[in-house]
This record gives sequence, C-alpha cells and structure tokens, in this order.
Amino acid sequence: MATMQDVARRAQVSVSTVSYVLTGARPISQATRDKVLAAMAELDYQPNALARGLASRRSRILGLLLPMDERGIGATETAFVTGATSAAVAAGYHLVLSPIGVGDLDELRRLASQRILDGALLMEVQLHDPRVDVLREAGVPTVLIGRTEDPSGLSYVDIDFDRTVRAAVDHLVGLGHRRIVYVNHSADTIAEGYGPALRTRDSFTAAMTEHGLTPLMIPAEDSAASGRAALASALRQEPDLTAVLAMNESAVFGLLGELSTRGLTVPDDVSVVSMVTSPQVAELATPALTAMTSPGSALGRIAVQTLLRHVESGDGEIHQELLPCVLEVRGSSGPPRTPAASTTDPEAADERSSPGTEAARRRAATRRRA
Amino acid sequence: MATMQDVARRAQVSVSTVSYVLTGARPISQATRDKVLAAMAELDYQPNALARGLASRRSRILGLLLPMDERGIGATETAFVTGATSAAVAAGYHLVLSPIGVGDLDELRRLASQRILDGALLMEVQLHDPRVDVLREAGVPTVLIGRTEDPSGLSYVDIDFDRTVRAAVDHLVGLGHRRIVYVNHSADTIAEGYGPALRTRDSFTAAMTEHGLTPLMIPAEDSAASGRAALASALRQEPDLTAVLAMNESAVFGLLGELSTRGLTVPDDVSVVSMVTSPQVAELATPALTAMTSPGSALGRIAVQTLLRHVESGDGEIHQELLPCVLEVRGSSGPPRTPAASTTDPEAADERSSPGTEAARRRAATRRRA
DNA sequence: TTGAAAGCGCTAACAT
DNA sequence: ATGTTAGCGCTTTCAA
Repeated sequence: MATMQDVARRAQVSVSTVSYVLTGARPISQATRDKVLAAMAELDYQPNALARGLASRRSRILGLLLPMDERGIGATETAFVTGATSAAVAAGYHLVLSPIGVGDLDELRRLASQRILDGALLMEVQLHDPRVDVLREAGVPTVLIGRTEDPSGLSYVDIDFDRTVRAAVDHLVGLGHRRIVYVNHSADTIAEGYGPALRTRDSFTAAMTEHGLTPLMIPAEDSAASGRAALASALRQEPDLTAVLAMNESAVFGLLGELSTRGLTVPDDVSVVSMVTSPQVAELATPALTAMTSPGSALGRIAVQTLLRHVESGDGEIHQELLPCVLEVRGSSGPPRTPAASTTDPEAADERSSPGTEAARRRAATRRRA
Repeated sequence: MATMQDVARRAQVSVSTVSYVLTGARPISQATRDKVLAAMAELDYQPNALARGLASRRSRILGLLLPMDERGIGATETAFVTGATSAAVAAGYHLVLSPIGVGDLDELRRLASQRILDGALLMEVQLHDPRVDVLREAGVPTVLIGRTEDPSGLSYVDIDFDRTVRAAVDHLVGLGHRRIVYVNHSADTIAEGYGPALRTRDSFTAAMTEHGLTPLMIPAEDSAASGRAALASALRQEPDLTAVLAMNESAVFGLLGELSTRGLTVPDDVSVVSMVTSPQVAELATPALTAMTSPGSALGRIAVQTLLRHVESGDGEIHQELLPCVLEVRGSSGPPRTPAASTTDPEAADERSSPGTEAARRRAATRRRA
C-alpha cells in the first residue's frame, strides 16, 4: 500500500505538497499538481483514512443511527438512507449506518466517544430521547430525523405531520366522508412519547373538529392481527364509518384483511388512506392504497447537508425544517356509498343484511379497475 | 477529552503500561492494573479509535455491505443485521452498514482502500460479483452472505436453498398437491445470476421431478402487479394448479390479491407457501402465510465469527456453511380440494365455468375460519 | 513486571 | 508556491 511518502518521493516534492493537492488547503501550481496527480495514479495511491483522521481530527465519517426492530426497514426509511448516503458521498464523506436504538446506549457511548464519527443523524427520535444527551455529552454534532419534545437548540428535519394529516383528512372529507376513524400506532408507543404518534393524534383531532366532525382514534400494535382488532373495534364504536386513515403500515394489511373477511369492499364500503407509506408498499395491497408518500430522499439529503454545515463550521446555526407527505390517490379511496344516510338507501340496507353476496357482485363489476 | 497520557500521569505509570492494561497484550500486576483502571474511570477515559487504528493497523470496524433497493430491507435481512451486530459488539468490534450495491464499485473501492474496515460482510451476493474482486484487491478479509458461482477459496454462510425448497415441496406434496407452480424472482434477476433465484429454480425442478411431478416455474418482478400477472400466467399454463410456492415476497401479495379477485380462496382452492419469509411479513397476509422462515440471526452471528477468525488470524481457514429455512405452517396451506382429479368432480367442473359466483359462495361459508 | 521511545501516515503550523 | 517539521494518540519493539 503506497503512502504519501512514496508519492512525494516519486513526484519529487515534499509530503506537505502532496497533502495540499489532496486537501486543496493552499494553492499549488498546475505543474506541481500534475506531477503529484500522476505519481498518485501510478502508485494507485489511496490516503489512509485513519491517519488523516488522527492528524486532522476529522474522520470524514458520518453515522446514521437507525434502530432496527424486528420489522425491518421500510421503503420510506430506505429512501431516506439513500438520499443521505448520496449527499454524504458527494461531499467526500462516508455515511455508515449503525443499528443503535434507545436500548443500546452503551454502544452509542462507545461509538460517540471514540471519535469515529464527525457527526450523527438520529432516526426514530423519541420525544425524550436519551441518545440526544449521549451525543451532546460526547460532543458529536447531531441532526435529528424527527423531533424531541423541546427541540430548541437542535437541528432537525422531520415530516410535517400536521399538514400531512390535514391533507389526508381533507381528501376524505372532500370525497364526502363524515365518519372517519384514525388508526394510530399502539397505545404503548404513544405512552412512550413517540412523536409521530402524538403529533398525528393531535392533528387528526384538530382537523376533524375544524370540519365539524367527531374524531375517533384507535391505537394498534404494529401487526396485522392488531389491525384486524382495530377495525373491529372501530366498527363497534362507529358502525357507520366510511373511511379509515391509518398511520400504522403493518396494521393496514390486517385491517384490509378484516374488511374483506366481513365482506366490506374497498373503497365502496370503506375508504382507506395510509399515512407515510411508500408507493412500493401501497401497491402491495388490493386495491392499491391511496397514501401519503413521505419525502424520504429529500429529507435525507437535507439532513446531511445540515449536519455537514455543523461539522465543518464547528457548530453552525440551527436548522429546522418540516416537509409534508404528498397525497397519492390510488384505488383504496373514493366517495362513500351513501353520503351520511345509509338507511335511506334500500340497496344499502339490503347489503347490510347479506354483505357477502352483495360485495362479491360489486367486486365483479369493479374487477378490472385495480 | 482525556488521552492516554493523562491516564498515565494520573496513575503514575508510563503510557505503555496503560496501553497494555487496555489490550491485555502483556501481564500487568494487579496493583498497577487497579491504579490504571481507577485513573481511567476518574477521567472518563475513552481510547481514540483512530489513533489506535493507525498504530495497530486495525480499525476494529467491520463493514456490512448491504445494497438497499427502493423496496427496503426486509425482516429477514434485519434479523441478519441484528445477529451480526451483537456478535461484533460482543467481540469488541463495531459493525457498520454501508448501502453499497454492485453499482457503487467506486465508493466500495474508496471504503476498502482507505483501511477503514478490518473486514467485510457482503450481502446479496451475485454469482459473478465484482465486489468480491474489489475487496480481494484491497486486501480486505471478506465473508459472503450467499455464494458466487465458484466460491472455492471464499468463506461464506448462506441459506440452504436446496433443503428449503425440498421441505416446501414435500410439505405441499404431503398434503396431496400434484400441480405446484413456483413463482421465482424475475427473469432479469435470473439472467443477472442472482444465486437464490437460480438455486431454487434448480432445486424445485429436481424436487418435483423426483416426486414424479412436472415442474412449472414463473418468474415475477418484485412487485404486487407482477405477482398478479404471474398468477394469471400460471393459471393459463396450468389451469389445474392447486398450490403456489413463491420466492418473491412482494409478488406474493399481488398473487394473493389476484386469487381473491378471481374468487379463489386460500387455501381451499389454492395453497400458498412463501419462501424465506419472516413471521412478521407472513402474518401480514390474510390468511397468514405458511412460510419457510430464514435463520437470519444465526447466519449473522456465524458470519461475523467467521470473519473475525480471518481478521485476527491474518486469513484463517475457509469456512462454508449452509443453514436451511424452517417450515412454519400457517393458514395459507392445506389439502387440495379435489385430490388430483378435478374433472371427475361435477361441482369442480361447474366451478370452472363460473368461478366468480361459485367462489363467492364458498367464501361466505369459510369466512369465519380466517 | 515496567519504562522509553520509535513510529503508524497524515495535517497544519511555521518557514522561506 | 513550496519545504520542514512537530505533532495527532496510540501500539509495540527494545531495554531494563
């Protein structure tokens, strides 16, 4: 492995000159630069990142702290990761992911205090997230993906949940829906203080109230079974519901299964809108899900750019930015069958008595639409 | 940030003694060790990873090279990652993920030549994978997750696709199925030389032939739409099929949707078995999918242990290991309706002429089972 | 059982 | 515009 010494010798210059053509920290004459570059190419020289990091106190490595629960990483997070990675590479940094959650504080402390990372991106931020403190104590510049309860003094990028929820509710209300149920994350998650769950809850309540409608929220675990249960519970509390807004991607599938089991068609009997869902996942369902698509890649890029500003300027100014998800209408949302008056419609009444047959007939008619 | 100097001074010993306490590379008297440890604790000393790496030529960082396509990382891969991470941490290493695919050879070369990684785990290995060469040229010890076409001289851990496919086929044949279709990954993927697609194809052919059955394989893109098309194509080529074995997790959902659209119930009309699928994803479907569960976490652990053996012994001996997936029977598989003789059954013949209505009737009957 | 000191490969003053 | 050189914080001979 060639070192800088080798390059310097071969180009007949000093090591510092080689270093400076690499870093660009001071002007080098074109002739010298060419000699050095040629020598590098001939020797297939690659700088030693550890040596450079030790001398410059900059590892040029950014960490993306990404808790991995058993459910995996969704397409939404993936888009974020790829956006962040390409932004980092474009700036000459490496972006490494570390599957560190709120439970692995010791490993985080190790990683943060060993001066391996120039900065960190924190995903899945809780309202009270101990990782933020660990990173601050270790002096590692950080950008949050998400927000703590009081994010003053912290840079973050996050989804604009308020605008996202309102856009979803507006879409459904615009179609004529009045009885809309919101299937949120689990009660535990809410109790833990998971921001998206709390913020969407509040925004949903506000949006519905402003429309003169009654908000009903049902929490659901991150599983299909819980989605089924949530739908059952929703129908119990609101038998006339015509639309479901769901935050919980796993639950959505159970919810759809339960609707089908009950002979209820989507979107004719019940419209479904999925929040913060990638197109890929939305297309998995039958019919494909109308969804609020998250700006994952853009969030990743902005987060890295913000972080680099902090890293390179020795803590620059705070940057806080919210991006809304974008509504993408697919097959799972449509106008309600009987706008707010199901009993006046004889066919609808009939349908209620024998939903299976009726639903099957209707499905046959709409088959080719999906 | 305290340095080793500071610790040495405070403990009244030399820096080398402090270093030896840390590395254990030579015996230290208990008294001295205690002094040093106390000083470290008092100063909240953390070794500088870059300095240590430069001096020892060991970064103690392992890379997990994990291509991230737009579909995200499944629960299977996640289990692998967590298994690998905990094994690495237990050995005092960091495990960082880098979203590097076969397309990012330059970034890989950078990462590999900069001496940041002591070793690498390569996921989603292709039969002819250029990343292997890049890593070998850079002298980075590597363990494959998966196999190249000729893996001699390379350590790897992989799923035992042959045993997995045979177990799945045996399960279906044992239930009485004769017409079984295999929905594989896409034709492009196969052409590219993606190992799992090729190996399962061959094993499926062999297993079916050994049972005296005719193998039929249908390729499908990684999408629900393609899963629908694959089912349509399967029914065209094999109208009497009673079971589908699917490798492609995304396609499975489209396939299930298409079955439902056609009024075919699972598992009464068609049994479905999903390969290399996590319990979490299997539960998303309605009914829950009978699946071959991958040994993700164990694979991760074994891969890291193998890699560390290479790293620490300066290339130890080759280790190659295959682990099969385990069959987990859920609601999507059962005995076929008419064991291998559909034309002798009048009701079945009738069903063929008007599948929609007939199926709907049957569904009403089985509704409560799911 | 411990200490002294020479690097590891690079950056960044300080010179000229 | 370029060269000289003192570290960065640690590991690891070589000595004692």
